[in-house]
Amino acid sequence: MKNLQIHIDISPELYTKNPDTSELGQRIVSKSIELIHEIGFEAFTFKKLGVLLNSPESSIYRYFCNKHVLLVYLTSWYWLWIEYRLVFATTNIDSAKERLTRAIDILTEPIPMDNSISHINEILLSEIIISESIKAYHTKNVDSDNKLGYFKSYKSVVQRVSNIILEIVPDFQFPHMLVSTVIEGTHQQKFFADHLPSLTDTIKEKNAIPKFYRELVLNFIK
Amino acid sequence: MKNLQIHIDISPELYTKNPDTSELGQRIVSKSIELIHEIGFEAFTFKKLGVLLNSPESSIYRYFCNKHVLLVYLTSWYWLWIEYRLVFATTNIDSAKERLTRAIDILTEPIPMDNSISHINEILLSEIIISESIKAYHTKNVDSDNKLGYFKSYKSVVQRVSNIILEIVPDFQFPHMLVSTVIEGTHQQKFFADHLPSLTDTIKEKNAIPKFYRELVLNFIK
Amino acid sequence: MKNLQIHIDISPELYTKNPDTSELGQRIVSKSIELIHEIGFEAFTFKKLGVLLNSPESSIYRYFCNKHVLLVYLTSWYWLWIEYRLVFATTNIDSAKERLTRAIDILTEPIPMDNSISHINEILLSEIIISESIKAYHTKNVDSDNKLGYFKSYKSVVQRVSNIILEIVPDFQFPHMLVSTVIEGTHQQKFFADHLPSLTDTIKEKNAIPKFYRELVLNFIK
Amino acid sequence: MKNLQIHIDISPELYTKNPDTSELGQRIVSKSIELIHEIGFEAFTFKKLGVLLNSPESSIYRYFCNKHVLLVYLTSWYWLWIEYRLVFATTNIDSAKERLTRAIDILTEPIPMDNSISHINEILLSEIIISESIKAYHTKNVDSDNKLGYFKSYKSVVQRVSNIILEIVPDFQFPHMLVSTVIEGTHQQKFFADHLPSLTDTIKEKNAIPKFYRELVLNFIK
DNA sequence: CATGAATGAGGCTTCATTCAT
DNA sequence: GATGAATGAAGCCTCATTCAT
Repeated sequence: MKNLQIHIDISPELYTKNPDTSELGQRIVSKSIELIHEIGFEAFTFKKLGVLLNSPESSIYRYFCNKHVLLVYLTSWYWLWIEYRLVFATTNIDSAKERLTRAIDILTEPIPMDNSISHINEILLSEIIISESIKAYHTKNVDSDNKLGYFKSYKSVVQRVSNIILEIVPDFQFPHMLVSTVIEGTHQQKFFADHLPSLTDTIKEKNAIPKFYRELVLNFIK
Repeated sequence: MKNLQIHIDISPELYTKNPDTSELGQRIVSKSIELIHEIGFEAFTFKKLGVLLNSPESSIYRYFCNKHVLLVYLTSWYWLWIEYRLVFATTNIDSAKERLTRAIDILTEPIPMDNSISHINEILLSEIIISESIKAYHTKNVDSDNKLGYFKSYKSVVQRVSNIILEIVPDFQFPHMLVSTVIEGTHQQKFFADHLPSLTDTIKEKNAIPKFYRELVLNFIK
Repeated sequence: MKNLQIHIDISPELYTKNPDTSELGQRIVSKSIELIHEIGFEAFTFKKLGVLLNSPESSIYRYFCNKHVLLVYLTSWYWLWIEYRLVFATTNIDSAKERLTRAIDILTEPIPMDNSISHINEILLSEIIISESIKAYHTKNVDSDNKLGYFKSYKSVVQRVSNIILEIVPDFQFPHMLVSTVIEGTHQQKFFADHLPSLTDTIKEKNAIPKFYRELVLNFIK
Repeated sequence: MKNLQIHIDISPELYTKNPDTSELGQRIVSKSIELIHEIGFEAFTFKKLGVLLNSPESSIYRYFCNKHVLLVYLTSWYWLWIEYRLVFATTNIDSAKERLTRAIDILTEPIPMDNSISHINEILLSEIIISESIKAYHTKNVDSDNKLGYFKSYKSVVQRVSNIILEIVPDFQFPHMLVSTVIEGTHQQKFFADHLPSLTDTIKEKNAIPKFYRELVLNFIK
């Protein structure tokens, strides 16, 4: 796969100037992941990012109109990447149940180390998604952001997995709820595992989270 | 029940001066709920609360050392209140399964209108919990906050319901994960229902959320 | 008149906290006049004023929510002061014509040196009014500012002089236009005299401006 | 008049590169009028103009070294155009009084709709002159700007009308004051009519402003 | 105990401009 | 001749907090 270039295209609402088109742009994206991961989104500012990049804040504003849009850009990137992996993992598989299992695995298992595209560290990014992505939509502007298409790629992933469920149980009432519960639940359980272990059961078993959600889904739609 | 005074005691780490002991304190709590509900926790400041209360910010600092602690206080109050309702709803019921169903109902159904204690508007508070509580623990200080016991009452609710599950299925591997998935999932599905409906399935049926989580749990532990 | 305390009350819309109630507040007003006079309103910032006062910008914000409101405060002060002088100069004078002449003199003649109230330098202030007051209302927010009563005291001066004119010529069609033309014209002619002398005729005669406007009015209403 | 090309030549101090010599240049002038009219001169920036033109700010800098010079360019254009109309309206008229009346009309009456030269919307431009031109000279740099000849065309209009007055009353003391009072007064009364009506008397009569200033002048020099 | 006054630090953003291509 | 990329400086404002009374 070495020579297979995967390129993730983010929709233009999510940047002022496409960061992919310049070296500075790519460094902004890549370093912002590191910085948000390190200090958290609250404490993250364009000023601090500028220091890290050796560039003034104003240069960052050429690419992203504010830090919130940058976070949405990153989550969007993440979900497009997940969707790419979903498509790749389920293509040419006849059994819908098998496709569903593979999909759940992708949604719940830790990010593999060796899949890196370009300048983006997917491991760090996925940890940001776990702890910060909720801030991308849990705001007073959700509705207008949503209208602008900020969450398209997330919804697309949910829709894709829901469709597999509906192939298996065509009259299932709650496909989207089930998928979004799995996705958001996974994130939170990972966070609980690290910080509030009495809200979870991960100590007993290493791969508890994927196992739990796999069983949860299969028990439900069976 | 008129003469049955329920009093919710918040642990002293969560305030500098107990807001229950003065009129100003109670107004701080009650008006902060209204204000956070209205403008969101991000935009909420002690200055704005002070304007609403006709009191200077400095007076609020006598009660809560910062706005984050105030949010934790509110969530703590909320979970103690939920626990009280859980206890009340499950007491004297022999069947563990029945107790579980009632517990899930309390965790997933909308807040009843007529349960108001004193100066706290539980409806507004529950909406804050849905949209903002995650910010109470999703911070870079979770671990130290956790050590200070900030999340005791939430954990206690999870533990209590987990215990019911373990009564039914003593060797169940994931009681805490299941309960916290239900609780957090409920919050998020409510938020999705209002703002990102394509991530949920609530349009088709009015009481979709309680029904979904009830079935989810019962299918799993059966 | 030494022991006669004149106090000018500015309406509360024009400040966040009344600058008359503290020493810092009075120094803000007094030094802002000096600074605007020196560097012009465009270049004037709360930061620079803070340096002059040895106080941080944030302290100034406690009194005035922005520099525009401060300018409106100053113009309001100026017109209330002019109105006080108008009332004082015309009281107990029977002849309306005589009252009109005195009023025009107050509107057109240079500010006398010896009338200082408290901490405000009226000479400097009047020069600010000449060169900057137009910026107080020539903005995209005139209409909302006007609704908030920002220009009440200016309008009141115009009304008062218009009334004298109507006493003399009851059916005069343009009293307000005439008065506002005199006031604004005076300001501009003073500015032209200093900077664009070919737009005026002040070189030939020292007191050209008052003389010109006195004749202009008397010729018109005669 | 179709084949009569009127061309207004702006003096070279007012541009870096003559905007008349290229399509971009003409679009800069024409769109800047629209944009200043829409958002006001304060809020107007080369960046925003660039967006409107689909050209980078740097391209605008080739023509005008800053937004202030652009405003002076526009006012200069306006006064040359007024002067052209003055000359046209008064040529071949023997009576000085008649010429004066016609001149005052041009200075005070609304811009006719059908006089458009090339790419410039004179209606919008005249509204900019009313509300913003004062900012062209009311700055801390008036004196140096004046030395650079920035206000030549305005002064030339004032001089031309003053000369007519002096033809009628050769020893009149205040011809320039009178003319500049009429011009600036007209602008302000139009502004007051729209925004601060209690400073004017335009509600009573439609054509109050031209009528008022015509009478003002004729009463004075008679 | 409650309050009014004051403040330092820093967030977010825009400006006006330059430079290399 | 036009443009795209980048930038330093500064503006405006709010936050969270402290201190003296």
